[in-house]
Amino acid sequence: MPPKKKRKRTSTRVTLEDIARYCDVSKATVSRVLNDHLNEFPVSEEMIHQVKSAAKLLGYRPNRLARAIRNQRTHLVGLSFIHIDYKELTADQIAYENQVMGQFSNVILSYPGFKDYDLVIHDRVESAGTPLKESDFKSDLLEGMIYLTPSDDHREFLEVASTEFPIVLLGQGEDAEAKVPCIDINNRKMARKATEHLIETGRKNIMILIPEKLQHIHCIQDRILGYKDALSASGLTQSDEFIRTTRSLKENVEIFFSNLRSIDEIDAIFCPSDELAALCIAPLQALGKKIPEDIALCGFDDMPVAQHTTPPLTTVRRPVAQQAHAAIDLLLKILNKKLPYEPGFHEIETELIIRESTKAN
Amino acid sequence: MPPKKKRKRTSTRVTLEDIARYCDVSKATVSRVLNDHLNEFPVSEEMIHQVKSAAKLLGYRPNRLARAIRNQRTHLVGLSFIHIDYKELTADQIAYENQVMGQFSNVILSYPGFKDYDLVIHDRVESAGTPLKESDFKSDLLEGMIYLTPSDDHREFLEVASTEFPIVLLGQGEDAEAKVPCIDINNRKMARKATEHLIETGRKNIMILIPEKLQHIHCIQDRILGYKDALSASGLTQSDEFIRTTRSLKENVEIFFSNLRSIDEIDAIFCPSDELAALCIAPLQALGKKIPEDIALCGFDDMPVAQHTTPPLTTVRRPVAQQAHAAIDLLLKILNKKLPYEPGFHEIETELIIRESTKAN
DNA sequence: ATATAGATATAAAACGTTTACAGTAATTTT
DNA sequence: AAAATTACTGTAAACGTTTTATATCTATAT
Repeated sequence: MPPKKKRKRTSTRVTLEDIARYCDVSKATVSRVLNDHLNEFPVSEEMIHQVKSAAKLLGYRPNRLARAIRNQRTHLVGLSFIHIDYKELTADQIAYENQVMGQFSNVILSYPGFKDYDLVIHDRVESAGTPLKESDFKSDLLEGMIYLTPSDDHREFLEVASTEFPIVLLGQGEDAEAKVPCIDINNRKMARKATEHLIETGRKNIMILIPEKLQHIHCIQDRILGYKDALSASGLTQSDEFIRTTRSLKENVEIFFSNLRSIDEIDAIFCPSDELAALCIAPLQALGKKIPEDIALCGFDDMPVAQHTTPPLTTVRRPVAQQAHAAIDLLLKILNKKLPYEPGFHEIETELIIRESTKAN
Repeated sequence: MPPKKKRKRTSTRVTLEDIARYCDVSKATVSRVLNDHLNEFPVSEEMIHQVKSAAKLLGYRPNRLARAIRNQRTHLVGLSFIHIDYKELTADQIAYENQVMGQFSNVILSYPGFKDYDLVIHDRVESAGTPLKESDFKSDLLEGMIYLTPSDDHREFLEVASTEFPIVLLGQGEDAEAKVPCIDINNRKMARKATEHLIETGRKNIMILIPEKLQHIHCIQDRILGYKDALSASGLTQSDEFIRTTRSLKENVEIFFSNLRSIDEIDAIFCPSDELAALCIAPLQALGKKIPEDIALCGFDDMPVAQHTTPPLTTVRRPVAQQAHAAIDLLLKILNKKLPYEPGFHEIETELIIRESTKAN
């Protein structure tokens, strides 16, 4: 036989039911008054007043979870970004990683339409071949997601996940096969432009130096292609000796340059990451190389650091704010059914910013 | 009369009930198998296998909302930080604001014990006298919160909010009246140390230059006190003329210095913020002042930029990683009842980092 | 007198879990 | 052989909402 005994409420919080009991009406009426559904379900003036003041008196606050489970809308949006190799980093290094993600969240949070939402941030610890993780779907917690800097390994995950909820991609580049909408600058075109600028200022032996942990990322791949495009178009010889990789850590960069045999051949370095470019300056100077006289240096992203180095870095501007803005705008429109959820590439225009580090001799 | 008709399910997702029906058992049994409550409620081997494979077959994923509402645990933690004056900032300026918050979130997300939680970030748009906002409580969404850089105006809010859920404070300083636990460096002591260092290197007319938007923040207040402590202890004259405020924007800093009448009197500037200190360099040099020969410059926080300026900045290290680590560790222990929730100040030791910008003549 | 419409209100179903309470059959203990 | 224990399973209550389906009353139109 089933238990017939009514169990007691254990929670102490103020609920709709408390207000209903207090006013001697039903929960339905209370809900309608408090949600202003009075057009469809008229309620008498007197009742409205009574319910509202009871709510205030009792200190009622709606429970978002209950609301979410009933309405199938959590008003939570995810921001996912890449994070690699925790185990090999010190806590301090972790802290100063991934500045970009903070920049994005600043913009998203300040976006007026976002005021009804909250942002859940999520870092993906990735390595090549990481299988889909169940938790990546966040188990119905999120209504949608902004996904930063995917690598090629994510294609499968993104395809599956994007059937569950809308995902807006940033840093995928123009990818014909992508199943999700993407917002980005044209990395390949701009990397080509940057390299061409180096060529125009008289450099002929241009190395590209890639941050190791980002080498699999889509946008970095595109930047490498842009570099190659420029060399081919100018008829300059390409050599694998000039396509190199290092970790974005002070020690590693120092070691890299002190071991670099071709150091005296090269007259320019294109670093598709300002952070790495900034780290190159000191080791190069320590080897007696003047920037830009002996070796020109060009970064990418126009991070704050690019203005503060000596000499300041030539770089390609990545309009973070504009990109984040476009991304959250698109996602919110999709969530609110103002726009369909469909793949497509939304290009953001940008520019090469020429500073001292590539000045012609 | 009430409606007696059984309504149809509208949702299409796979639930416990689906598995139960598939295996011809009760939801209770399914739940027990999937949550490994098999010690208290033994289930036959055969059934366990059946349920588990059905779950996999049907593609079941537990719904966190339902779980949360039932268990009264959301596994969501908030990170709240200050953000001021949106309306007066461009989108780009917003993006580059508040780097600290990104640093904290990096550390929190990488904290091993945090893997079962998610992080909701929340920026408080504040001005003096902002009343408590209901949304600040996040309506039962959060289990606890880490609250960065409160100003004095928050005392009331924090006292109310902290009765609802645990809050760990960062940047409050050692505040006897605080009702919530706080983790911080000793801002006053370290600001004094920094100022004393300037005095020891022969500087006598030391200005303190405060970032306008942070002037109400607790830790900045403490740093000002530390500056005054040092002056008093050394018998140097204090003048309001030497306690100045400016906005942390390039243009504002330029204007500030070009209007500064006492520019030729001062021989040192203490900026209790590296970001502002970095912005001072160019305008000072433009006025023909050499750093550190004519004017010594000292920052605070040891942000990444402090190493990249020319000359590199003397500053007080704020061990972000250590602080964030301590904060999330404490909060998680409180949430899991390993530690009581009680006020208290947890001091983090730190050090003065001497670089070129304050070298003695 | 009898539909028709509008205003006001309610009971209970759903959302998807977990668990308190209950039961039954097989096995062991007394 | 009765009693107690063990092994397994089930029912429905609870979490706090929103909404569907229904009901009642009053006023107006046929």
